[in-house]
Parts: sequence; C-alpha cells; structure tokens
Amino acid sequence: MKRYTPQEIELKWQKRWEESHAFACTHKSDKPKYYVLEMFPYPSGNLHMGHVRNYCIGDVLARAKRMQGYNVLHPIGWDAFGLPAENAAIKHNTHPASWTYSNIANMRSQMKRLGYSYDWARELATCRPEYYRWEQLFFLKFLEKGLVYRKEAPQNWCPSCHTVLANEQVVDGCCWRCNSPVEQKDLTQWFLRITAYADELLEDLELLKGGWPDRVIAMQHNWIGKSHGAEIAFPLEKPVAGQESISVFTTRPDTVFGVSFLTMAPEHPLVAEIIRGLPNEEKIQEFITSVRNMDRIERQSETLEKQGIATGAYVLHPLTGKKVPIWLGNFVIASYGTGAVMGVPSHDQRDFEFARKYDLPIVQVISQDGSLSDTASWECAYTEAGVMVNSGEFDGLDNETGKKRVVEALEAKKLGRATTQFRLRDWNISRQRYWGAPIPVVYCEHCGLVPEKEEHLPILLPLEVKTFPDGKSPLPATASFAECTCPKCGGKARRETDTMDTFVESSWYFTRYTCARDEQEAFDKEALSYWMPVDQYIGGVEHAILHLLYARFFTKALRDLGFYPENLDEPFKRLLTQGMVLLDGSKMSKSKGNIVNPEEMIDKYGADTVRLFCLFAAPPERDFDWTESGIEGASRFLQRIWRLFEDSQDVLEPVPAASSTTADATTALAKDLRCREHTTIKKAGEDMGTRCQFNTAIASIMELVNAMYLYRAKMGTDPGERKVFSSAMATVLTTLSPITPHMCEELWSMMGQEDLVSAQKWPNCDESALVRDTQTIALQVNGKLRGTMEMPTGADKAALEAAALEQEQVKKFTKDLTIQRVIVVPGKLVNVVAR
RNA sequence: GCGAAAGUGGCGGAAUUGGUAGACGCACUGGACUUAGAAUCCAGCGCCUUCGUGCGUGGGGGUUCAACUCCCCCCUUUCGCACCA
Repeated sequence: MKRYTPQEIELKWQKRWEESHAFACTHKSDKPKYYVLEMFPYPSGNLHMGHVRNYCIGDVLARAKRMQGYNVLHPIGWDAFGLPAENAAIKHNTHPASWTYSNIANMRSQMKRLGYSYDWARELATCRPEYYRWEQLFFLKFLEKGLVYRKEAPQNWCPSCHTVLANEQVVDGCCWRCNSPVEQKDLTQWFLRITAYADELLEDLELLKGGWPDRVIAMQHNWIGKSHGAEIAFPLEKPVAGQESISVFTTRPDTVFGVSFLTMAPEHPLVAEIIRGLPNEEKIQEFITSVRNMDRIERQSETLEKQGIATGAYVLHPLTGKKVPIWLGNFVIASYGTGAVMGVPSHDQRDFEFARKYDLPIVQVISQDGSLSDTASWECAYTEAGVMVNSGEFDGLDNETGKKRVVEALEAKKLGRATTQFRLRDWNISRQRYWGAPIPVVYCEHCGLVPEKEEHLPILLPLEVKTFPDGKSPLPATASFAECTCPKCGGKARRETDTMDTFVESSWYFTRYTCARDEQEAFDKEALSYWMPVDQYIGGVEHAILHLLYARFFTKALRDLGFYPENLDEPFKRLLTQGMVLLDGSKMSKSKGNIVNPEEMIDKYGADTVRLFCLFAAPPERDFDWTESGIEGASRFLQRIWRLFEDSQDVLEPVPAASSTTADATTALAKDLRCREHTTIKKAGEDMGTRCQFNTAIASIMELVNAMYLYRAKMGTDPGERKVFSSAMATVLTTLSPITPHMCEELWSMMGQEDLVSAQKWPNCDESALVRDTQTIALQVNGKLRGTMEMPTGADKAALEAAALEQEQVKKFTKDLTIQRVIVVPGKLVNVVAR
C-alpha cells in the first residue's frame, strides 16, 4: 500500500505543469474570458500566511473557472520599487536592486511550492526599465494634458523616511509605512490631478455596487467627500495686496444673515497682509506660530480646544454691508474650501462654541416654526431645517429655498456663486527617494522646466550609486544622472532627482499583464480590450482608498489619453477583500513573534493541506485564527481520501467523473450515492466558481467522501454499483482539484486516467440524478415541527395533505383542536393550522 | 458624531428564494482495535428538564400558517472617516 507523501508528489506535479505550460493562456480563444487577479506582492523576502491565503483564494477561483470552460488569465508580478529595499541596503550593505531581485527569486520559488496556476510567462517586476519606461511615457502625456503639475505647498513629510507622503498615506497623522509622526514642510512637488476626476470617481462607484464590498465603496465615497454649497466673498474693509475680499465656502448660504465673525486659517496666504501694521500684530504672530508648531496629530485630535484671536481687521457683510470682525482660528483647515469660513454661531456647533468662548454675538436666522427665541439660553446650535428669520427680504422662506435665493442674490452682486467642494486633494507623487521610477523632466538653465523627449525613454535609474550614508537618496549627488543636457536647447541642465511614488506603478500593472512582453508599445489594444476589466480582484482591505482609488483614477486618465479602450471606465468589476490570518486572536506579526511560517507548514503537511486549511477555516472575507488542530483536520481529510482510494483499488475503474447512468444506479444504495455525487458537483461548482464560498464547497465534497465510505462498506459485486463508485471517485478528484491540485493529480493518474486532472472539464450535474423516489416532508402543527414523513416525489397537494392528517404526530397535536387551514408546500412541508 | 460590517452550540462556521436551525469541521465523551500509545473505526454531542403542546439564532416589539431570513426600536463588537465649514 502506497502512503500519502505530499512532498514528493507535489514536486512531481509542479514540474509536470511547468513543462507542459499547463496554465499559459492567450487572448485568441473562442471561450468566454475570465481575468482573476490577486494584488501583487511587495518582494519583502518571504511569503507570509496572508499572502498564502490571498493567492490560494485566487488560485482556486482560476482553476475552477478554467475547468468550467473559461479562458482564464491568472498572472503574477512584483511591486518591486519602494523604501524597504533602501533600508535593507543600508542595513546589510547591499544594493536595493540585488536585495529586491533575490527576494523575488525566493518568493517565486515559495509560490511555486504552493502550486499556484500562474501564467509565469507574464510575470513582471515594476523596477525593470521594460516596465517603468511606459510609466514615464504616461507621465509625459499627463504633463502635456495638464494632468500632472508642479506646485509649492505645505507637504506631509516623514522625517524617518526622508520623503513626502500623499494624503492617503498619512494614517492618524503618522506615516503609513513606518508610523513616525508626519511633519509639514513647504516643498515644490509633482502632483497628479486626481481631483479632475473627483466627480467621475464618485459617480462610478454606482457601477461597482454589487461587485465591491459596501464598506469599500463607502470609504471611497467619504474620502472623495463631495459637498454642495456656495462660495461667498466678504469685501475687505481695507483691501490688501490687491485683494478686495475674502472668500469663504459654506454649505449653508441660507444662514448668511447670522454671520457674526469670519474665521481664517492661520496659514491662509492673506493673513500676513491683513495683520501687517495692526496694533496687536505681534500677539497674532505668536498665535500663528504656536498653531503652526503644533504637530498634526495634536492639531487634528477631537479634544483640541478651539482657539482663536481677533485680528482687529474687518470685512463687510455681502448683503447687509455691516462690519464683520476677522478672526483666526486653529480649527480652520487651510487646504479645504477657501481656508476661511463664515461664523454663524446660531446654526453651526463649532461656531457656537467659538462664539460662547470669545463672547461673540449669536443671532438666530433659522427657526423651526418661525418664532424667535433668546439665543442666550441656547445650549447648542440649531442645525436642523426651518424657516428663515432676521434675514431681511428672505424672512419666511423655508431654508432649502432660501439657500438658492441667497446664492442668486449674491450672484447678482457678484459676491457669490453656487459651488461644490471635495475633500479629495491632488496626489503628490514626488518622493525624495532613490529606489523608484525616475521622473522624466529636466531643469534647464535657459529653458526652465523641460520634459524629456519620448525617444529618450526610458530614463534609467542608475544602478551605480554611492550608498546611503545618511539615509537619504543618493540621486542628487550622482553626477552621471543629475547632470544632463537640455533636450530642447542642448545646454546644461539638471535632471529631476525625485522619483515617483510606488503607488503609480501599482495603478496600471493589471493592464500590462495582458501583453507583458510587448516591447513596441505599452499595450496591445486587442489583448487589452479582450482581457480587461479584471473580473475578480482579490486583496486586503488596507488598500480600500490608497491603491484602489489611484488605480481607478489611472484607468480613467489612461482611457482619456487613448491608451485604454473608451469603454473601460472601471478596472475591477468585482472585489473580494480577504480577511486576515490571525494567531491567538491577533494579527501575525514579526515584532510580536506570533508567526506561522508557511514553508514550515508545507514541510510538515504539504502544500495541499495548507491550501485546504486556508480555504476551509472560514469564508474568504472573514478573519480566521490559525490553529494546529485545524490544519491537522485538513490533513486528516486528505489522508482519508487517500485511504479510501487505496482500499478501493480493486473496484476502481478509470471512468470519467459523473459518468454513471441511471442504468448503472439501479439499487437504492447506488441511486443515493449518485444523487450525492451530483449534488456535490452542483454545490461545489457554484461555491467555487461563482460564490467564492470555498468552505462550503469543501464541506460538500467531504459529505460525498463520507457517503463513499458508507457505500463501500455495503457495496456488492454488481458492476453498476461499482461504476457508480468509480464515477464518484473521479468526481471527488475533479471537484477537489482546484483546492488540492497535487494530490488530485496523483490519484487521478493512479486511477489510470488520461491527461491532467487540471485539464478536465468540470463534471456536468445531471438534474435527474438529484431527484429521489421519495422525499422527507416536514410536518408542522401551528408552525412547529412535530415530525416528518416519507412521501413519493411529486406527490400533489391533496395527497400530501391527506397523508399528513393521517400521521400520528399530527393527530396527537390537533386532538382537541379544530383544524382551520392546511398549508402545503410540495416537496417541503405540511403545516396544519388548528385552534 | 457620520459611514459600513457583524452578532447562530464549547469553537470555526452552514442554512443561496421566508419553509425540518446547527450541514461540514474542530474540541469533547463513551466504545472497538492495541501490551501500551498514536492512527483508525463505531456511537454520542444546542439548552433546560418537573421529560413537556418546554426553550433556543444579541435584546424587545411587529408582519406571516411559518422568521436566523422581512419591518420598527434598542444593545454590543469590529473597522473606516472625522473641527471638511
């Protein structure tokens, strides 16, 4: 008897798949296409359990879809630029490139040990010039179109990473990667104009409903943060620096008559001009400095006390002409809206608190019922809808109508207009780092900013650089790179030494897989429009706004540049956000020391067992705890199949899955097994290929295996019964093969079957096999289960009712009652209603 | 505060359209085999129990012949955003 030795078997079949290019694909096919993609990994060195789970989910789906008749694209690559490579280079005195490439080699072999069915011919790494040259081309096109621009502004600066960060990369005021508190620094940086697509990014979330988890859609919705309102100009009493007025953004123009002050952010560019020469200029300056010195976490914490200072300057109310004092406030954000707000303490809670603290007037202008009350007794602002009061000609209007009328009145005076604001900011893509894609522009002494010529691409990242003595990028000091000639005038120029954010690479890699080896163009239009969009994307929820928002933006931008088909609006049709793998209830992490090493698990149990456990432990979107007893259980199930197979060699014939017929299944025993077999084909097929509920697919196959054990014990010598058993075995191996492909290949070949089990079609469910001679009918009295009865399949309502009323259990429970109704659901139940 | 998801045995979870709640697995208990253990096989496994026309899917109401499932109110947990004007 041959023992189950996964390590031997797995190597053998991995080699067989590779040699036969079993999972290569092309876009020239008559089959319907299916593009399965898992978020590509950063080559950190080793696969962790989270990776394993992610790629197992994708692999089972890819294998199942392939068997179910789809032409499947299932590629993999490496998100290979990024800061950890530089940190590792410093630590181990090596080069980021060699560190990265050796990590890729290691992780690739770990993936191969897990038997993932990738089309390896499409593998890509974003740090290769063959990849990033196209990104540089996109940059130049973006520049032409005004989608990328340079701007000086206060930026999020991570002192530990020596680089700026995008807004999306600042989490709770700290760096998303190293968790150091982020500082603000004035810098000139490159920005991608993602805000130009704010509306479309928001609206197209509608297209994703049903395919994406609600919470991811909600998170993007909030992040984009659209609000409708008005911009209102308050004329300055004394204009400064050529500015006649200060603009504010408000969602409540209907409350404009309640303005009793105007608050500006201390960082507002006009502040310096306004306070110049005022009596308390020095005090104001002190206030500004103290706010600017506050770190971001402190400034944005909800407990921060609202503080402000009166400037002594005034604006004029745009409708009444009354003087309104200008204040500075620490709660006003310079980067949102206009950086200034109108203070309406009666109808805004923040303004209310501010007015109470600094004893500013509170004037009611909205009333629930039109009556006025004394605001001195109010405990909070009234923020609900109502009728306008104290508002001149607008009195008596409901406030929604009032919003429009006030804006119209302001427009007539050229002091306001309806507008919308987004929370979304443009994406800062400059990074003061070495290990990234160079930005293809130069700064010429004569011509200024000059884009590189397309024929000069790729602008290669130099590999010969000095090491990183102070943790900073060596590029500015690398003369061979930084010193260059101007593409326009040929004069002396300096190359841009910032590199691109690595999130730029991951914003388009999924389209490059469709033609990864094309050296002539970024995309082969035919292949691209055949494969895109991705049908199922799988990854962690931590990218809900980062990568997934950037990738959506890039898709729309490249579509509008003509790189993508016109109708490609969204890159990912369906998104599955997989849960985490926990150990003892908390996330596995190196620093905590609670790690399960995938390679050790493969050594101990084999890749098939690891795959099986990852998929059986919980539905894919939920977190699950790694347990030793759980993986033991998975191993036990595979052993159980192996033993059943070994012990049944004498009766097994190499018949196709689902090949037994009604003529073979003549006994009740055989009919039952055949029914179970086809139930599993249907259930596992839907669960694996459509619902992505792998745990229940596995449960269904376990039920079939359990049934086969019982069957074999009772099975006679009848050839029909034996055929039914062989067919069921073939079905187990076929339906389980997406999950545990190696063992299934081995048993498939031991069974004497032709070809690879991976190349088999998914067995057909014969609906007639699901129909049994009799059915169990539930018996209820007043909705409570009181028993069951066996009835011939297809028995009509009258027969079911009559039979039910004859049953002892029913009689017993209706003895002293009058039967009022009998509800019959054919094939299911009979409910006797009695009072 | 706003938004989202979730709450079912000792545990992970199942019930896809309102129709027999607890599939499948883990753990546990008893038995068989064994010198013994491991492995395996068989049986049991929601709770209460006065053994019933009992209770039971976070709690409370409702709709229905029938509710884990639909409606209303509430509680708890997790996650995301948050002085956004």
